[in-house]
Amino acid sequence: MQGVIDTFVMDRSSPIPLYFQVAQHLESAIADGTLAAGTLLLNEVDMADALALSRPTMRRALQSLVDKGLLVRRRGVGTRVVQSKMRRSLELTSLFEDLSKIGQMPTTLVLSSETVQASPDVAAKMRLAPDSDVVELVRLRSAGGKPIAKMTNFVPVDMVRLTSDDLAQRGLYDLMRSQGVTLHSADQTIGAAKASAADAKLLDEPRGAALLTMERVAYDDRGRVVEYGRHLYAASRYSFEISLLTG
Amino acid sequence: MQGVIDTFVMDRSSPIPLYFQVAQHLESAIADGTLAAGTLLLNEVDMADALALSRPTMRRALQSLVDKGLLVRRRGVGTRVVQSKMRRSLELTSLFEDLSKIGQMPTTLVLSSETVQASPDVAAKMRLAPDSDVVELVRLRSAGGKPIAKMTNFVPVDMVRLTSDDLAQRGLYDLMRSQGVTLHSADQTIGAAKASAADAKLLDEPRGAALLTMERVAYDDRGRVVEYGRHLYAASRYSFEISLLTG
DNA sequence: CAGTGGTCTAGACCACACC
DNA sequence: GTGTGGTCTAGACCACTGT
Repeated sequence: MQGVIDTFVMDRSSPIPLYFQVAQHLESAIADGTLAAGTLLLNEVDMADALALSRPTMRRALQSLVDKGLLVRRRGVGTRVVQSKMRRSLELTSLFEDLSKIGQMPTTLVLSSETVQASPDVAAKMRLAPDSDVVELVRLRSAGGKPIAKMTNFVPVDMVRLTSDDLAQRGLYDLMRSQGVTLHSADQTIGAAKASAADAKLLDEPRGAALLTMERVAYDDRGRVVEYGRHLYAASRYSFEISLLTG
Repeated sequence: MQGVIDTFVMDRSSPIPLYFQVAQHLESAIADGTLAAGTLLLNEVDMADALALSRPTMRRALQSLVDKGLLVRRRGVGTRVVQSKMRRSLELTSLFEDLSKIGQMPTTLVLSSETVQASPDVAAKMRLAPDSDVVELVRLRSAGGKPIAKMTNFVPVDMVRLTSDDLAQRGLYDLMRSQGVTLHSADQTIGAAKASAADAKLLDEPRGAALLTMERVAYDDRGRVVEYGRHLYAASRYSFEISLLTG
């Protein structure tokens, strides 16, 4: 059965909400196979009782795992652990964080970093007045000794203080977060294009190679544009992985 | 103030949950500008009172809009309407549905549709035994008289009954849904590649053009592979748009 | 301090699936 | 029927924000 649940230890004095504690316990039990794929869980009332929680609190924990795609619930039937192994999602992480997870030890070379007047199209994308000052940042991201991406970013001058040293190590988003910028959402457009001669050389790809392109506009919770980026990826060594759910 | 809220009419005899009705009303008020971007909403207790709802029900409605990125809540401060215009997400929709929304009147040409033995790599992706029978389906999607995508799909033979007539009109996912297949999630990989001579001709692109590639494995709620697809997009006329939130 | 959202409880009734 | 998850209520207390 699910004696597993009785092993969960709840800490009612912790600042971590109870529903979150339960969700964490369940998630790790699923991750390590204690709750195998396909397992039918106890009904939510009994689980709540077993943990001395109210039913709404138990439901909230279960719902959070449904939202993550780890559980499937059906009225009149029960709650089951989902089969597949999904996990991964193209979230609002920087490429740096992406690669770090894969253990590729990425490196960053800052090709240029300067304050310039925004060109008309950049100003439009960032919803800034024409000729507003922005920091233009061009970086080359590499992994395993091979170039992966040329990243061009524009940031409003007053948004964040940037130093090349920081950028070589921490990634742009991480840096902005630590300076009090609260990220809210981003719009991304993914396409493909042939490499220019210069870009092909930079990315160590053949002349005219197909490149993956990604354009991103990121907003803070007040709706201000926090960053605008145009990135080129060596398609032979990089692709985007997206996992998504279907209510 | 937010006299708007008093105009919401709740139907307690409807099968549509109350929290969902409230969320719909709020969402349309935001969409049509009645609740302008940046507006500070009433606190949740007063809103609940105004609609004669309990606070948990009101909270559930608000939370669903926070999850959609339309509202931002901060403890001690209040609830605000978000600024940007986001909306759009690369969900588990077919290209057909994508284009329909944009009003491009897409058409579909079924190039081939036959039952074949799965090749080793296809069988592996679909987690089927080698040489299992699958339906292989190749379609050309066009919009505005120009080809947009060559779509190659593989479906387990027993999963769904396919007819060319249906496929020309309804899209693969729509068809599977209507035959009782419950979609759960999908893993997508987006990349780029140079067009082969044949593909370039089919998609009306120059020789060696850069194409967007998308590979997708879709699962039902039992973890079975429902569909595996390899798609090629004319990058000059199509790109992926993704909107995402950052908790 | 007053006001906000965040968490938690202990019930109730309903809709649906399966026997 | 019986058992499941889905919805809804009416309170309570806490944590954080801003004055």
